[in-house]
Amino acid sequence: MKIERPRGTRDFLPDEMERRRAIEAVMRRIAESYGYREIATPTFEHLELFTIKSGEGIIEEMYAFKDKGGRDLALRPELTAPVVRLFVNECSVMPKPLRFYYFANCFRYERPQKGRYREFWQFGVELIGSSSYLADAEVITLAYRIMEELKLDFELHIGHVGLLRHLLRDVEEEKAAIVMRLIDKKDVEGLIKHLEEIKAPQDLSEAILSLIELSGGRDVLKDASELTGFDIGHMEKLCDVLDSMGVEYTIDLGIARGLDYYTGVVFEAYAEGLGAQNQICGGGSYRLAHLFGGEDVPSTGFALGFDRIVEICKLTPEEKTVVVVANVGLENEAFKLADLLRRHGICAITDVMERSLKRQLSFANDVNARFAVIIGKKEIESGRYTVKDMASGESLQLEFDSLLEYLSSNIKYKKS
RNA sequence: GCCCGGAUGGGGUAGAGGUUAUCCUCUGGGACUGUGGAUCCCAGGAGCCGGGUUCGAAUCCCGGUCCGGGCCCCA
Repeated sequence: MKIERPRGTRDFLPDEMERRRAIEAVMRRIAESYGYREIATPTFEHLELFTIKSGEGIIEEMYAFKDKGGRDLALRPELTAPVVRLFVNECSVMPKPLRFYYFANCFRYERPQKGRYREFWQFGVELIGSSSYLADAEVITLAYRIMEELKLDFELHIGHVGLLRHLLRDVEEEKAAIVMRLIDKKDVEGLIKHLEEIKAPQDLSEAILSLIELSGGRDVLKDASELTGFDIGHMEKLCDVLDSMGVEYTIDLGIARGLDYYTGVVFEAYAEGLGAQNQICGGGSYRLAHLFGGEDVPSTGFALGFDRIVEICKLTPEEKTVVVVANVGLENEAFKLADLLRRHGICAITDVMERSLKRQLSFANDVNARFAVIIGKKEIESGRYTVKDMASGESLQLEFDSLLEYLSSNIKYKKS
């Protein structure tokens, strides 16, 4: 019986991997240009890391298990909590701010559908140590530049959960969390019902319902301020920076985020063409470190839904140039020549099927080789290799140095 | 966890309760041991799994698995 892939997982063939790597390279390049450096955390962690403050929704959707020592573990469902744990464990005395980025697979036990898999990849950054509007500005700009560079058709929404939390300051934490959850779901009916159930004062309910409707240009901030009495200076300054950087956005005070740990500015980006799963980026500022035994350090970050972005990104990687070294009864010589070419940065393929020259050239054609170098008795005797341009069909006789120069000048090097 | 629709060689498909399951593509070899893309020949390879109905099931029924879409949820 054939063994199938587990549900919600995927295999990636070379063409797709090249696309994925090209997109990943753009993300890395831009993050690194902002001074962010890569980190990695374990694929599994103690279950507790994710249950402390990630919200109740997360628990049912995790790949959780007991190891042979009876420990409760879970495959990471996201990376913010692991990164903060790493920070608390290893980096709490490093000079702040810290700029980290990651690219890693995550796991969630959910019903797969378009743009949603049980194993998926996230690219994200965390800027640890600052609560300034400048931290929000940097992180949002970084996310924006990546999506822009990838030529995505997206819409960026920015909000601030501080306003909602301010309104809900006298409501019990558990009840407030449910309110936030309903707002995140955009379930207004459910929200009204819940507000009635918890006997929220009339003016509070009205303020919440009006606030989450506020969406548009930055002028809605003033309305929000009047509505909540919350100081929106942070948001105003953030908008000033973003405007000056040419970052386009919509202020949306109905963003609540599914995770319970966000405390300040929050943002999301949506794209077309993904069906129900249209969110490609989510982030904001949060305070998590104190929950994992560290100091109370403010942080800001975001995660990009890598697989969703791959699905809609039209970027195509440059094709790698391949040279086939074909031989006529001189396999050994072909191996040696190919080896030399490779040392000079050329991708060279030799026959390993013991095929005829004809078949070797046919294979060169199949793999889209740009050139075929032929090596046989004649070439060894004359000291000149035959090079065939597979597109034109023409061939030349060249000594090794000129061959190298000829190939190099016609080959597009793959940027990495 | 729920709802809808699917599943036939590696990929794309045809058929439909009854001999050896159709075609295209593909893969390996050959015609053709110093020159690829064309053509021809040979070979290879399939009805998701399990149960039921039936003399007989790839086909009908049930359950499961996986895929696509949606709900829920979304970190």
